[in-house]
Amino acid sequence: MATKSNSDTKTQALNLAKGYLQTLGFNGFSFQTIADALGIKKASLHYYFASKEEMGLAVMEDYIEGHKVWAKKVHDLPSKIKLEKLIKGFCALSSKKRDMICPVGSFSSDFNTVTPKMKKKIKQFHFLIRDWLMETLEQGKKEGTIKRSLDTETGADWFLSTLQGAIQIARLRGEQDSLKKIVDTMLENFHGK
Amino acid sequence: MATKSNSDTKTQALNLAKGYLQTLGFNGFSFQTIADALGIKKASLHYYFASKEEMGLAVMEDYIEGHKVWAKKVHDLPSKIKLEKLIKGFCALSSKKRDMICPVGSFSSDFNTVTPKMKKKIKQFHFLIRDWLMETLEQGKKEGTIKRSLDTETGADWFLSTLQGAIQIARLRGEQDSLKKIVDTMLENFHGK
DNA sequence: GTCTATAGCGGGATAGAC
DNA sequence: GTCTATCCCGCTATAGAC
Repeated sequence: MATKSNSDTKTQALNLAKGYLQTLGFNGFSFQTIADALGIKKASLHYYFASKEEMGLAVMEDYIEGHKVWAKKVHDLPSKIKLEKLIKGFCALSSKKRDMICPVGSFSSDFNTVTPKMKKKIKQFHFLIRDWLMETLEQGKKEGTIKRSLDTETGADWFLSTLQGAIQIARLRGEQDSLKKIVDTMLENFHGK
Repeated sequence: MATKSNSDTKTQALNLAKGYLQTLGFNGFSFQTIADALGIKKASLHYYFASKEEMGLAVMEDYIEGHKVWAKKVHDLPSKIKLEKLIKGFCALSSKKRDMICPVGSFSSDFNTVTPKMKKKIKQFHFLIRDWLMETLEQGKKEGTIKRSLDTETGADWFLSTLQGAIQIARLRGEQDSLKKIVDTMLENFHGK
Protein backbone atom coordinates (compact mmCIF):
# COMPACT_ATOMS: atom_id res chain seq x y z
CA MET A 1 0.00 0.00 0.00
CA ALA A 2 3.05 2.16 0.10
CA THR A 3 3.37 2.75 -3.62
CA LYS A 4 0.39 1.61 -5.63
CA SER A 5 -2.72 -0.06 -4.38
CA ASN A 6 -3.10 -3.55 -5.69
CA SER A 7 -6.83 -3.46 -5.38
CA ASP A 8 -7.73 -0.51 -7.54
CA THR A 9 -10.07 -1.43 -10.34
CA LYS A 10 -7.59 -0.89 -13.14
CA THR A 11 -5.00 -3.18 -11.60
CA GLN A 12 -7.60 -5.81 -10.86
CA ALA A 13 -8.90 -5.64 -14.41
CA LEU A 14 -5.39 -5.95 -15.76
CA ASN A 15 -4.68 -9.01 -13.67
CA LEU A 16 -7.95 -10.62 -14.66
CA ALA A 17 -7.14 -9.91 -18.30
CA LYS A 18 -3.78 -11.62 -17.90
CA GLY A 19 -5.42 -14.68 -16.44
CA TYR A 20 -8.07 -14.88 -19.14
CA LEU A 21 -5.49 -14.31 -21.85
CA GLN A 22 -3.51 -17.29 -20.68
CA THR A 23 -6.51 -19.59 -20.25
CA LEU A 24 -8.92 -18.52 -23.01
CA GLY A 25 -6.77 -16.62 -25.46
CA PHE A 26 -7.14 -12.97 -26.46
CA ASN A 27 -10.28 -13.63 -28.49
CA GLY A 28 -11.70 -15.92 -25.83
CA PHE A 29 -12.61 -13.26 -23.31
CA SER A 30 -14.36 -9.91 -23.52
CA PHE A 31 -14.95 -6.76 -21.53
CA GLN A 32 -18.09 -8.52 -20.33
CA THR A 33 -16.05 -11.40 -18.89
CA ILE A 34 -13.87 -9.04 -16.90
CA ALA A 35 -16.73 -6.79 -15.85
CA ASP A 36 -18.65 -9.79 -14.49
CA ALA A 37 -15.64 -10.91 -12.48
CA LEU A 38 -15.26 -7.41 -11.04
CA GLY A 39 -18.96 -6.95 -10.42
CA ILE A 40 -19.16 -3.83 -12.55
CA LYS A 41 -20.63 -3.08 -15.98
CA LYS A 42 -18.61 -3.59 -19.11
CA ALA A 43 -19.06 0.03 -20.19
CA SER A 44 -17.24 1.10 -17.04
CA LEU A 45 -14.12 -0.64 -18.22
CA HIS A 46 -13.83 1.80 -21.07
CA TYR A 47 -13.01 4.41 -18.47
CA TYR A 48 -9.69 2.60 -17.93
CA PHE A 49 -9.09 1.16 -21.37
CA ALA A 50 -10.36 3.02 -24.42
CA SER A 51 -10.40 -0.16 -26.49
CA LYS A 52 -9.69 -3.84 -26.17
CA GLU A 53 -6.52 -3.32 -28.14
CA GLU A 54 -5.37 -0.77 -25.59
CA MET A 55 -6.08 -3.25 -22.81
CA GLY A 56 -4.13 -5.90 -24.69
CA LEU A 57 -1.19 -3.54 -25.06
CA ALA A 58 -1.31 -2.72 -21.35
CA VAL A 59 -1.33 -6.42 -20.55
CA MET A 60 1.73 -7.07 -22.70
CA GLU A 61 3.48 -4.02 -21.24
CA ASP A 62 2.81 -5.44 -17.79
CA TYR A 63 4.47 -8.72 -18.73
CA ILE A 64 7.45 -6.84 -20.13
CA GLU A 65 7.88 -4.72 -17.02
CA GLY A 66 7.34 -7.76 -14.84
CA HIS A 67 10.12 -9.63 -16.53
CA LYS A 68 12.49 -6.70 -16.22
CA VAL A 69 11.87 -6.47 -12.49
CA TRP A 70 12.27 -10.23 -12.13
CA ALA A 71 15.48 -10.22 -14.18
CA LYS A 72 17.01 -7.63 -11.87
CA LYS A 73 16.05 -9.66 -8.83
CA VAL A 74 17.79 -12.82 -10.06
CA HIS A 75 20.67 -10.98 -11.73
CA ASP A 76 23.43 -12.13 -9.41
CA LEU A 77 22.39 -15.78 -9.20
CA PRO A 78 24.23 -18.54 -11.06
CA SER A 79 22.88 -19.45 -14.50
CA LYS A 80 21.70 -22.86 -13.38
CA ILE A 81 19.43 -21.41 -10.72
CA LYS A 82 18.14 -18.71 -13.03
CA LEU A 83 17.07 -21.27 -15.61
CA GLU A 84 15.40 -23.39 -12.95
CA LYS A 85 13.50 -20.37 -11.70
CA LEU A 86 12.33 -19.47 -15.19
CA ILE A 87 11.10 -23.01 -15.71
CA LYS A 88 9.42 -23.06 -12.35
CA GLY A 89 7.51 -19.97 -13.41
CA PHE A 90 6.31 -21.77 -16.53
CA CYS A 91 5.39 -24.94 -14.68
CA ALA A 92 3.47 -23.01 -12.05
CA LEU A 93 1.18 -21.79 -14.81
CA SER A 94 -0.06 -25.23 -15.63
CA SER A 95 -0.15 -26.60 -12.11
CA LYS A 96 -3.39 -27.70 -10.50
CA LYS A 97 -6.46 -25.89 -11.77
CA ARG A 98 -4.66 -22.84 -13.08
CA ASP A 99 -4.75 -24.26 -16.56
CA MET A 100 -2.68 -21.48 -18.07
CA ILE A 101 -0.29 -21.38 -20.96
CA CYS A 102 2.54 -18.99 -21.73
CA PRO A 103 1.44 -15.46 -22.71
CA VAL A 104 3.33 -15.53 -25.98
CA GLY A 105 2.00 -18.98 -26.76
CA SER A 106 -1.51 -17.84 -25.97
CA PHE A 107 -1.30 -15.63 -29.03
CA SER A 108 -0.09 -18.42 -31.24
CA SER A 109 -3.45 -19.12 -32.87
CA ASP A 110 -4.83 -15.61 -32.51
CA PHE A 111 -1.70 -13.98 -33.87
CA ASN A 112 -3.06 -13.31 -37.34
CA THR A 113 -6.23 -11.78 -35.92
CA VAL A 114 -4.68 -8.98 -33.82
CA THR A 115 -3.62 -5.48 -34.80
CA PRO A 116 -0.09 -4.59 -35.94
CA LYS A 117 0.56 -2.74 -32.67
CA MET A 118 -0.33 -5.87 -30.71
CA LYS A 119 1.89 -8.03 -32.90
CA LYS A 120 4.76 -5.66 -32.23
CA LYS A 121 4.28 -5.82 -28.46
CA ILE A 122 4.05 -9.61 -28.45
CA LYS A 123 7.26 -9.81 -30.45
CA GLN A 124 8.91 -7.35 -28.09
CA PHE A 125 8.09 -9.54 -25.10
CA HIS A 126 9.25 -12.66 -26.92
CA PHE A 127 12.61 -11.15 -27.80
CA LEU A 128 13.05 -9.80 -24.29
CA ILE A 129 12.81 -13.31 -22.87
CA ARG A 130 14.95 -14.67 -25.66
CA ASP A 131 17.70 -12.12 -25.04
CA TRP A 132 17.62 -12.89 -21.34
CA LEU A 133 17.91 -16.59 -22.12
CA MET A 134 20.86 -16.04 -24.42
CA GLU A 135 22.69 -14.04 -21.78
CA THR A 136 21.93 -16.67 -19.19
CA LEU A 137 23.16 -19.50 -21.41
CA GLU A 138 26.37 -17.56 -22.06
CA GLN A 139 26.77 -17.10 -18.33
CA GLY A 140 26.27 -20.84 -17.88
CA LYS A 141 28.99 -21.60 -20.38
CA LYS A 142 31.40 -19.42 -18.41
CA GLU A 143 30.33 -21.07 -15.18
CA GLY A 144 30.79 -24.50 -16.72
CA THR A 145 27.19 -25.65 -16.34
CA ILE A 146 26.12 -25.28 -19.97
CA LYS A 147 27.73 -27.21 -22.82
CA ARG A 148 30.06 -25.04 -24.87
CA SER A 149 29.08 -27.01 -27.95
CA LEU A 150 25.54 -25.66 -27.77
CA ASP A 151 25.04 -22.63 -30.00
CA THR A 152 23.68 -19.90 -27.74
CA GLU A 153 21.13 -18.52 -30.17
CA THR A 154 19.80 -21.90 -31.23
CA GLY A 155 19.88 -23.08 -27.63
CA ALA A 156 17.74 -20.18 -26.48
CA ASP A 157 15.27 -20.72 -29.31
CA TRP A 158 15.10 -24.43 -28.63
CA PHE A 159 14.61 -23.80 -24.92
CA LEU A 160 11.72 -21.42 -25.58
CA SER A 161 10.10 -23.63 -28.21
CA THR A 162 10.22 -26.60 -25.89
CA LEU A 163 8.70 -24.73 -22.97
CA GLN A 164 6.00 -23.11 -25.06
CA GLY A 165 5.07 -26.36 -26.77
CA ALA A 166 5.32 -28.55 -23.68
CA ILE A 167 3.06 -26.36 -21.59
CA GLN A 168 0.43 -26.38 -24.31
CA ILE A 169 0.62 -30.14 -24.65
CA ALA A 170 0.40 -30.61 -20.89
CA ARG A 171 -2.81 -28.58 -20.84
CA LEU A 172 -4.21 -30.43 -23.81
CA ARG A 173 -3.69 -33.70 -21.98
CA GLY A 174 -4.74 -32.39 -18.60
CA GLU A 175 -1.58 -33.57 -16.90
CA GLN A 176 1.75 -32.10 -15.89
CA ASP A 177 4.04 -35.11 -15.70
CA SER A 178 5.08 -34.84 -19.34
CA LEU A 179 6.04 -31.21 -18.85
CA LYS A 180 8.35 -32.05 -15.96
CA LYS A 181 9.96 -34.96 -17.78
CA ILE A 182 10.53 -32.93 -20.93
CA VAL A 183 12.08 -30.08 -18.99
CA ASP A 184 14.35 -32.39 -17.00
CA THR A 185 15.49 -34.14 -20.14
CA MET A 186 16.15 -30.82 -21.84
CA LEU A 187 18.21 -29.52 -18.94
CA GLU A 188 20.28 -32.73 -18.89
CA ASN A 189 21.01 -32.18 -22.55
CA PHE A 190 21.96 -28.56 -22.09
CA HIS A 191 24.17 -29.23 -19.09
CA GLY A 192 27.66 -30.60 -19.50
CA LYS A 193 31.28 -29.81 -20.11
CA MET B 1 -11.87 -38.54 -60.40
CA ALA B 2 -12.04 -42.26 -60.04
CA THR B 3 -13.13 -42.32 -56.43
CA LYS B 4 -14.11 -38.96 -55.04
CA SER B 5 -14.05 -35.63 -56.75
CA ASN B 6 -11.64 -33.24 -55.15
CA SER B 7 -13.55 -30.24 -56.29
CA ASP B 8 -16.96 -30.85 -54.80
CA THR B 9 -18.08 -28.09 -52.53
CA LYS B 10 -17.85 -30.08 -49.30
CA THR B 11 -14.25 -31.08 -49.94
CA GLN B 12 -13.32 -27.56 -50.93
CA ALA B 13 -14.95 -26.18 -47.80
CA LEU B 14 -13.12 -28.71 -45.66
CA ASN B 15 -9.78 -27.82 -47.18
CA LEU B 16 -10.42 -24.12 -46.76
CA ALA B 17 -11.39 -24.75 -43.14
CA LYS B 18 -8.11 -26.58 -42.57
CA GLY B 19 -6.17 -23.68 -43.99
CA TYR B 20 -8.00 -21.09 -41.94
CA LEU B 21 -7.71 -23.19 -38.81
CA GLN B 22 -3.95 -23.26 -39.15
CA THR B 23 -3.59 -19.58 -39.95
CA LEU B 24 -6.35 -17.87 -37.96
CA GLY B 25 -7.33 -20.43 -35.33
CA PHE B 26 -10.72 -22.05 -34.90
CA ASN B 27 -12.32 -18.89 -33.56
CA GLY B 28 -10.59 -16.75 -36.15
CA PHE B 29 -12.70 -17.80 -39.12
CA SER B 30 -16.42 -18.20 -39.68
CA PHE B 31 -18.86 -19.76 -42.11
CA GLN B 32 -18.82 -16.36 -43.76
CA THR B 33 -15.06 -16.55 -44.35
CA ILE B 34 -15.37 -19.89 -46.08
CA ALA B 35 -18.48 -18.95 -48.00
CA ASP B 36 -16.76 -15.84 -49.38
CA ALA B 37 -13.79 -17.90 -50.53
CA LEU B 38 -16.11 -20.36 -52.25
CA GLY B 39 -18.32 -17.67 -53.73
CA ILE B 40 -21.46 -19.00 -52.07
CA LYS B 41 -23.62 -17.82 -49.17
CA LYS B 42 -22.87 -18.85 -45.61
CA ALA B 43 -26.31 -20.40 -45.16
CA SER B 44 -25.47 -22.87 -47.93
CA LEU B 45 -22.64 -24.29 -45.87
CA HIS B 46 -25.14 -25.55 -43.34
CA TYR B 47 -26.26 -28.00 -46.01
CA TYR B 48 -22.90 -29.76 -45.56
CA PHE B 49 -22.16 -29.04 -41.92
CA ALA B 50 -25.04 -28.70 -39.49
CA SER B 51 -22.94 -26.61 -37.14
CA LYS B 52 -19.48 -25.16 -36.83
CA GLU B 53 -18.66 -27.80 -34.27
CA GLU B 54 -19.56 -30.49 -36.80
CA MET B 55 -17.29 -28.85 -39.33
CA GLY B 56 -14.53 -28.71 -36.77
CA LEU B 57 -14.94 -32.40 -36.03
CA ALA B 58 -14.85 -33.22 -39.75
CA VAL B 59 -11.65 -31.20 -40.08
CA MET B 60 -9.98 -33.08 -37.25
CA GLU B 61 -11.20 -36.40 -38.63
CA ASP B 62 -9.62 -35.46 -41.93
CA TYR B 63 -6.27 -34.84 -40.26
CA ILE B 64 -6.54 -38.17 -38.46
CA GLU B 65 -7.33 -40.12 -41.63
CA GLY B 66 -4.66 -38.20 -43.49
CA HIS B 67 -2.03 -39.21 -40.98
CA LYS B 68 -3.09 -42.85 -41.10
CA VAL B 69 -2.76 -42.94 -44.87
CA TRP B 70 0.61 -41.18 -44.67
CA ALA B 71 1.84 -43.55 -41.96
CA LYS B 72 1.06 -46.55 -44.16
CA LYS B 73 2.89 -44.99 -47.06
CA VAL B 74 6.11 -44.48 -45.10
CA HIS B 75 5.76 -47.67 -43.05
CA ASP B 76 8.70 -49.54 -44.53
CA LEU B 77 11.18 -46.67 -44.53
CA PRO B 78 14.00 -46.39 -41.98
CA SER B 79 13.24 -44.36 -38.86
CA LYS B 80 15.65 -41.61 -39.79
CA ILE B 81 13.86 -40.91 -43.07
CA LYS B 82 10.45 -41.07 -41.43
CA LEU B 83 11.38 -38.43 -38.88
CA GLU B 84 12.83 -36.21 -41.57
CA LYS B 85 9.64 -36.52 -43.58
CA LEU B 86 7.49 -35.64 -40.58
CA ILE B 87 9.60 -32.58 -39.93
CA LYS B 88 9.52 -31.60 -43.57
CA GLY B 89 5.74 -31.65 -43.32
CA PHE B 90 5.86 -29.27 -40.38
CA CYS B 91 8.37 -26.94 -41.99
CA ALA B 92 6.36 -26.82 -45.21
CA LEU B 93 3.53 -25.28 -43.20
CA SER B 94 5.49 -22.23 -42.26
CA SER B 95 7.38 -21.83 -45.50
CA LYS B 96 6.91 -18.80 -47.69
CA LYS B 97 3.54 -17.13 -47.38
CA ARG B 98 1.68 -20.16 -46.08
CA ASP B 99 1.99 -18.83 -42.58
CA MET B 100 0.47 -21.90 -40.97
CA ILE B 101 1.03 -23.54 -37.64
CA CYS B 102 0.41 -27.12 -36.57
CA PRO B 103 -3.29 -28.10 -36.29
CA VAL B 104 -2.96 -29.23 -32.70
CA GLY B 105 -1.03 -26.09 -31.81
CA SER B 106 -3.65 -23.96 -33.52
CA PHE B 107 -6.04 -25.00 -30.76
CA SER B 108 -3.60 -24.12 -28.02
CA SER B 109 -5.21 -20.81 -27.13
CA ASP B 110 -8.73 -21.72 -28.20
CA PHE B 111 -8.69 -25.04 -26.37
CA ASN B 112 -10.76 -23.88 -23.42
CA THR B 113 -13.37 -22.35 -25.69
CA VAL B 114 -14.34 -25.43 -27.70
CA THR B 115 -16.86 -28.17 -26.93
CA PRO B 116 -15.95 -31.42 -25.14
CA LYS B 117 -16.36 -33.38 -28.38
CA MET B 118 -13.86 -31.13 -30.09
CA LYS B 119 -11.41 -31.45 -27.23
CA LYS B 120 -11.66 -35.21 -27.51
CA LYS B 121 -10.92 -35.18 -31.24
CA ILE B 122 -7.96 -32.84 -30.84
CA LYS B 123 -6.55 -35.12 -28.17
CA GLN B 124 -7.14 -38.13 -30.38
CA PHE B 125 -5.11 -36.57 -33.18
CA HIS B 126 -2.36 -35.55 -30.79
CA PHE B 127 -2.00 -39.04 -29.35
CA LEU B 128 -2.07 -40.58 -32.81
CA ILE B 129 0.99 -38.58 -33.82
CA ARG B 130 2.60 -39.21 -30.47
CA ASP B 131 2.12 -42.98 -30.75
CA TRP B 132 3.53 -42.92 -34.23
CA LEU B 133 6.53 -40.97 -32.97
CA MET B 134 7.14 -43.41 -30.13
CA GLU B 135 7.07 -46.35 -32.52
CA THR B 136 9.41 -44.56 -34.88
CA LEU B 137 11.86 -43.70 -32.11
CA GLU B 138 11.83 -47.35 -30.99
CA GLN B 139 12.51 -48.38 -34.54
CA GLY B 140 15.40 -45.92 -34.64
CA LYS B 141 16.91 -47.42 -31.52
CA LYS B 142 16.85 -50.86 -33.15
CA GLU B 143 18.36 -49.45 -36.29
CA GLY B 144 21.05 -47.70 -34.28
CA THR B 145 20.18 -44.16 -35.35
CA ILE B 146 18.49 -43.02 -32.13
CA LYS B 147 20.27 -42.91 -28.77
CA ARG B 148 19.24 -45.79 -26.54
CA SER B 149 19.66 -43.52 -23.54
CA LEU B 150 16.70 -41.40 -24.67
CA ASP B 151 13.47 -42.44 -23.00
CA THR B 152 11.02 -43.13 -25.82
CA GLU B 153 8.00 -41.53 -24.21
CA THR B 154 9.79 -38.40 -23.10
CA GLY B 155 11.62 -38.25 -26.41
CA ALA B 156 8.37 -38.27 -28.36
CA ASP B 157 6.87 -35.60 -26.13
CA TRP B 158 9.97 -33.44 -26.38
CA PHE B 159 10.03 -33.86 -30.14
CA LEU B 160 6.41 -32.77 -30.45
CA SER B 161 6.76 -29.88 -28.01
CA THR B 162 9.77 -28.58 -29.87
CA LEU B 163 8.09 -28.75 -33.27
CA GLN B 164 4.86 -27.21 -32.05
CA GLY B 165 6.64 -24.40 -30.23
CA ALA B 166 9.25 -23.75 -32.88
CA ILE B 167 6.73 -23.40 -35.68
CA GLN B 168 4.73 -20.90 -33.65
CA ILE B 169 7.82 -18.89 -32.82
CA ALA B 170 8.93 -18.91 -36.45
CA ARG B 171 5.59 -17.45 -37.47
CA LEU B 172 5.68 -14.89 -34.70
CA ARG B 173 9.04 -13.69 -35.96
CA GLY B 174 8.18 -13.97 -39.61
CA GLU B 175 11.22 -16.10 -40.41
CA GLN B 176 12.00 -19.78 -40.80
CA ASP B 177 15.72 -19.96 -40.09
CA SER B 178 15.23 -20.52 -36.37
CA LEU B 179 12.88 -23.43 -37.06
CA LYS B 180 15.46 -25.18 -39.23
CA LYS B 181 18.28 -24.62 -36.75
CA ILE B 182 16.22 -25.85 -33.83
CA VAL B 183 15.14 -28.97 -35.70
CA ASP B 184 18.69 -29.77 -36.82
CA THR B 185 20.02 -29.32 -33.30
CA MET B 186 17.27 -31.52 -31.92
CA LEU B 187 17.97 -34.29 -34.41
CA GLU B 188 21.69 -34.17 -33.60
CA ASN B 189 20.80 -34.63 -29.95
CA PHE B 190 18.46 -37.51 -30.63
CA HIS B 191 20.85 -39.31 -32.94
CA GLY B 192 23.74 -41.33 -31.59
CA LYS B 193 24.85 -44.67 -30.25
C1' DG C 1 -15.97 6.25 -11.46
C1' DT C 2 -19.89 3.81 -12.53
C1' DC C 3 -24.23 3.59 -14.49
C1' DT C 4 -28.17 2.93 -18.40
C1' DA C 5 -29.10 2.88 -23.00
C1' DT C 6 -28.06 2.23 -27.49
C1' DA C 7 -25.72 1.77 -31.92
C1' DG C 8 -23.54 -1.25 -35.26
C1' DC C 9 -21.41 -5.25 -36.49
C1' DG C 10 -20.56 -10.14 -37.17
C1' DG C 11 -21.19 -14.55 -35.41
C1' DG C 12 -24.12 -19.20 -35.59
C1' DA C 13 -28.25 -21.00 -36.93
C1' DT C 14 -33.05 -21.83 -39.06
C1' DA C 15 -37.15 -21.57 -42.35
C1' DG C 16 -38.67 -21.79 -46.58
C1' DA C 17 -38.48 -20.38 -51.70
C1' DC C 18 -36.33 -21.76 -55.98
C1' DG D 1 -27.70 -27.45 -53.64
C1' DT D 2 -28.02 -22.74 -53.21
C1' DC D 3 -30.60 -18.83 -52.34
C1' DT D 4 -33.03 -14.81 -49.39
C1' DA D 5 -34.63 -13.45 -45.24
C1' DT D 6 -34.61 -13.47 -40.59
C1' DC D 7 -33.60 -14.46 -35.64
C1' DC D 8 -30.94 -14.15 -31.55
C1' DC D 9 -26.83 -13.60 -29.56
C1' DG D 10 -22.40 -11.46 -27.92
C1' DC D 11 -19.01 -8.41 -29.13
C1' DT D 12 -16.71 -3.47 -29.23
C1' DA D 13 -17.70 1.02 -28.58
C1' DT D 14 -20.08 5.58 -27.58
C1' DA D 15 -23.20 9.14 -25.40
C1' DG D 16 -24.80 11.04 -21.64
C1' DA D 17 -27.05 10.71 -16.82
C1' DC D 18 -25.78 10.28 -11.96
